[in-house]
Order: sequence, then C-alpha cells, then structure tokens
Amino acid sequence: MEDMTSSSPAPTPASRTRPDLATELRITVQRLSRRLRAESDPGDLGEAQFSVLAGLHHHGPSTPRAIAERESVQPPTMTRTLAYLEKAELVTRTDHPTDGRQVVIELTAAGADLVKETRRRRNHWMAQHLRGLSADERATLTDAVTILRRVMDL
Amino acid sequence: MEDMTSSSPAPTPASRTRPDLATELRITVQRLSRRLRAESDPGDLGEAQFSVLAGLHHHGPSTPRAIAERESVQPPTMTRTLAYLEKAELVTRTDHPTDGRQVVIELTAAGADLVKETRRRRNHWMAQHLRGLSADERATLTDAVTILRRVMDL
DNA sequence: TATTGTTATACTCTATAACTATA
DNA sequence: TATAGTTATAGAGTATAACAATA
Repeated sequence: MEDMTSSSPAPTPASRTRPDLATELRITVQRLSRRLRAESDPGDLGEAQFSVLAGLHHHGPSTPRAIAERESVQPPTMTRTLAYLEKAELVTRTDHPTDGRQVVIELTAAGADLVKETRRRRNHWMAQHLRGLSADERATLTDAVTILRRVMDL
Repeated sequence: MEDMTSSSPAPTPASRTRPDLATELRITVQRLSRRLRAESDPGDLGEAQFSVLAGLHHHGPSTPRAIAERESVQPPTMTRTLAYLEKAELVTRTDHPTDGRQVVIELTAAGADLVKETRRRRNHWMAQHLRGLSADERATLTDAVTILRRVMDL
C-alpha cells in the first residue's frame, strides 16, 4: 500500500523518458540525502551540526568563515550552528592570535568522541544496504565518490 | 582564503585515516545535496516542493500518504507541502472516488510545465561540472546511480 | 479498531540585511 | 574601504502528539 490511488492501474503519465545523467544524479543524491536523514536516530545531532564537527575532525581548527565555505552556507548560518555546538561543549572558541577580527573554532575531546561514535552509528544503515554488493559494484561506487568529489569540488 | 587559521600550516589532525565506503558515500551525498541547494536560483521552488511535483509528473495522481512515503517524510509534513503547492495552483486535490478518507493529488498543466522548466534550470550547474568527464567516468556515474537506486530502494 | 488526513506545536537549517569591530 | 563575525528577522522543511472522519 504505497503507490497509486488504487483505482487507476498505474498508467505511467506523460513523461516516461529516461532523463539524462545530470538529472538522474541530482535526483538520486537528493533522495538519498533525505533518506539518510529519515534513518538517523532521534536525539542525534542534526546533519549540519555533525558535518561541522566531522569537518573540524578532518581539517583541524578553523575560523567560522572557513567552515561556512567548506559547508556551503552563509556566515550567519554558521554562527548559529557554532553557538549550539559551543553551548554543548563540543567545540571551543578562542581569539585568533594575530587578527582581532577572527576566532578559531576547535573540537573538544567530547566533540571528537562524538564524531567517532556518531559516524559509527550513521554508517550502519548505509553499510547494511551496501553489504550485498559485489566487489565490482563496490568499486564502481568508490570510483563514483572519487569522481564526484573532484568534479563537484566537494 | 578558505582553510586553516593561517597560523597553523595544516597539520592534519588525529584522524587522517581513509574512511570506508559507507562513510565516504554518506558524506559525499550530503555535501553534494547541500551544494545543489546552494546553487539553486533564489525564487525557485524549494527542493522538497520540487521533488513532490517531479514525483507526480513521473508517477501520476497519488494520495498524500503515497507521496509522503515516496518522499520519506511523515504525513503532516506532506500536508504542509501540498497546501503550498495547491495554493500556488501547481496541483489539484479531489476526493477519492470510493474511499471518503482519501484525496487524490494531481499535477495541473502549470505544475507539469514548471517541472520541465525547473528541471532544465536545475540541471545546469550539475551538467556544467559533468561536462569535462570522459565517457568512462560518465559510465561509472551512471552505473553508480543505478546501483544506488536499487540497493537503497530509492 | 485501523487508516487517512489534518491541526497544533516546536525544532533545525537556511537566507538576507544591517550592524560592530578590526585590518 | 574591506573583512570577520554577529544580531535580527523570516521562511522552508521536518517531526511528534492529538484529533476528526471514514472504513
């Protein structure tokens, strides 16, 4: 019980052409992104919050502006996210040593732990779905990730 | 001007191990999803709204519940999105012929046009980034989309 | 009782505009 | 002037809980 109105026998409508790669990729990425959110535990960090933490774990201490650019959001958005993370004691904020305008955001030990633990949990759903794949299929996905990162400048 | 604090010469921190495929894929999908949003025109439909319209274009008339399941959201979320789309005259709402509890949502002509036009515009940024790829690389991405759709049940 | 859909409410994520402080 | 960051404000997207109508 999840598709049509149950009175119409699925007469696939007007546009039943196969879209091009850009369309397919765009739609697939967005659907998968939404699905990943739907599968996340309640009480988890939000996606944006986790992504900031993971970025700090990977790149080390950064300024709010640098983080905003990495995350493709505007500075006020990052101000808000960082305020939350700081209040939760997952990051610290210190003045920049030489430039009084800047501040430096750094992961706390608790933040680093949370990255590792959350990553483990978040991977579970995806890893389960990946489990049945052949070596070839996994290689295709690995290559696709590499291509996307390069070409989309991710 | 976008990376470190400019005083530390990027001493990549603690965790410089290459994560597994599940992690890489998860992060890549979420970053790309955010980037796609950041590149969309202001005044555009939101992602969720467009996705509902595109789903109707592809699957034909559907009940709110069916759409909510397709989109991986809860029914109240879909109520809200559909109210917006109906007010904008992009979809119509009619009573189900035999089940008084259900309603049937259908694309209007304006809605169908908007799907086509928006799809064309939304593909632009992605298509540009895909343009330089070799035939092999494009084939890898096409295969990856097929695999993801199948295995993630998208 | 079970299902469909809505209303009420709240939280996350995002943006633009306008401001302060520093360079 | 230009840059880094914040505050104020608004809007989209999402969820859970509680409800009404229908099956």
